[in-house]
Amino acid sequence: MKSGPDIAMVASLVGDPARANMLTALMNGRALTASELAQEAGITPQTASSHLAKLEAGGLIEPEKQGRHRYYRLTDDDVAGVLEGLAGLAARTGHMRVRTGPKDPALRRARICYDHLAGDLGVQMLDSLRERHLVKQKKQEIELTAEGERFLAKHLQISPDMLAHPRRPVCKACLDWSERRHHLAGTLGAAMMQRFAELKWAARDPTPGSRVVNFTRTGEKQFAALFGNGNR
Amino acid sequence: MKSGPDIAMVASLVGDPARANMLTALMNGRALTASELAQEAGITPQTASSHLAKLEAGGLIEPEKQGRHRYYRLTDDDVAGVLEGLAGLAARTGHMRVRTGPKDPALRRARICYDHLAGDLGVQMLDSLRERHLVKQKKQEIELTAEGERFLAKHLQISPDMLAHPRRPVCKACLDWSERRHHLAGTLGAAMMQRFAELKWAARDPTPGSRVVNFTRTGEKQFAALFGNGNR
DNA sequence: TTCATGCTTCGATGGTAGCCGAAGCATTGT
DNA sequence: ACAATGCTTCGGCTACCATCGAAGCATGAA
Repeated sequence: MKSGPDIAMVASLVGDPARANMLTALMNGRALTASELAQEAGITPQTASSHLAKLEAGGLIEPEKQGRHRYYRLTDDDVAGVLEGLAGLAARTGHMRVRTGPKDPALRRARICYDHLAGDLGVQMLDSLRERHLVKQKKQEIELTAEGERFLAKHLQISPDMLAHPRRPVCKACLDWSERRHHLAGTLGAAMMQRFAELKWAARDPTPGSRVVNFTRTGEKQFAALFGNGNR
Repeated sequence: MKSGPDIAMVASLVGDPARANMLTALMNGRALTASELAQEAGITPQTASSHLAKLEAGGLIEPEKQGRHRYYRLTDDDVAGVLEGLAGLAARTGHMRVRTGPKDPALRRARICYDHLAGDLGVQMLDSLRERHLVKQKKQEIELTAEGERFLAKHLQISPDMLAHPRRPVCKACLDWSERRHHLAGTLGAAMMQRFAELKWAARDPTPGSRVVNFTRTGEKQFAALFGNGNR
């Protein structure tokens, strides 16, 4: 008797308060771990696991494994758009919910992730590379373009043959824990970080065990000139 | 800990299959009675009543009383937009649902509603008047403009003083059961129907009890010339 | 290897909400 | 005034599903 998309199926996924809280937490575009989402929703990890499995089956979120963590993000901005729409409908009948912020701003701004740059600046760099078509990203896969090679040679004196490695990719997307978006890993990510250090643009914080990366004044300027918002 | 719109509240409304079927049935912009919606959802009237009350409380639908019927429509196209979005999300994960049509085409085309014209032509007439700014409609309220008065005097020899009545409005929106959209009621609606009969444009079907209105060939032409799609 | 952490599966429980029968109001027609 | 229709309210039943404790895997660290 009926045909057409089954909206009840997907709406009921959003209809549960716990799942709705998770989805709302993911609305900023960042990825969150299962535990974080559980906390966000105020439920135990096992319950959260069940919810996350359903959301994934419904195509609303996508998982990304990272070590023993499992990061989840909204599948795409179509999903975000629908959630936004639902929020709009809810708002006008008068039903409301903000988030709080963490700590250590320096660490969130720039830090070492193994051997490459992470944090706000790391994410910003990859964003810039991607939007200027110096790299092409499909999901997890990142590839350096011909323009990208020229750019690296010209501005950072990095040549393709410096990046070759038997068991490590040149480019790789790495999920950033503070920004919860991707930054650039792989041999290129490492080479660029190394170059930043050689050029005295940035240096790892001397405090033992610290992962903070401190940019110099000139380094900050140069970095912004190459990867700042102005170039986007 | 949380603030912002409570999307779960509204999503759960759509999340129930019965309610989702009702909402989907309303997606074509028409209004449907409670019983029809019950049938559409495959549930009894009492259950439907409960669902409709919830949808109304959630601001997704709005009722309109018409005699002993109670017509429901979607509140606005924001609601329709969100439903559309949900359908999009559902479609791409592969979950599907069409509607069937009723009977008696003559009755659906033109009929008497108390003393004024209803059916396809009735709705078409009000649409035309509204779009040419001969009347102004806000929700249920309809008002005749100065242009409208000139139009009526010129083409139908109807003057404002003919329309005055102590206990009845000049213009009124009346919900059409076949088109499920508004047609024109009130003293103006009655006067226009009367004029159509006097001009031999149309006459009530002679069959006892029939509400069908038959248009003559010339009447059809004249009507189309005044209120046809060409004027929109 | 052993331990710790993060996540998932299983099983049992409980609350919630959809559902319908019966009865009650409202409106219309005769 | 009476009957018929359309809708709503009430009460009780049932089924589903969110929730959590406990145990099982997987990954990474020591």
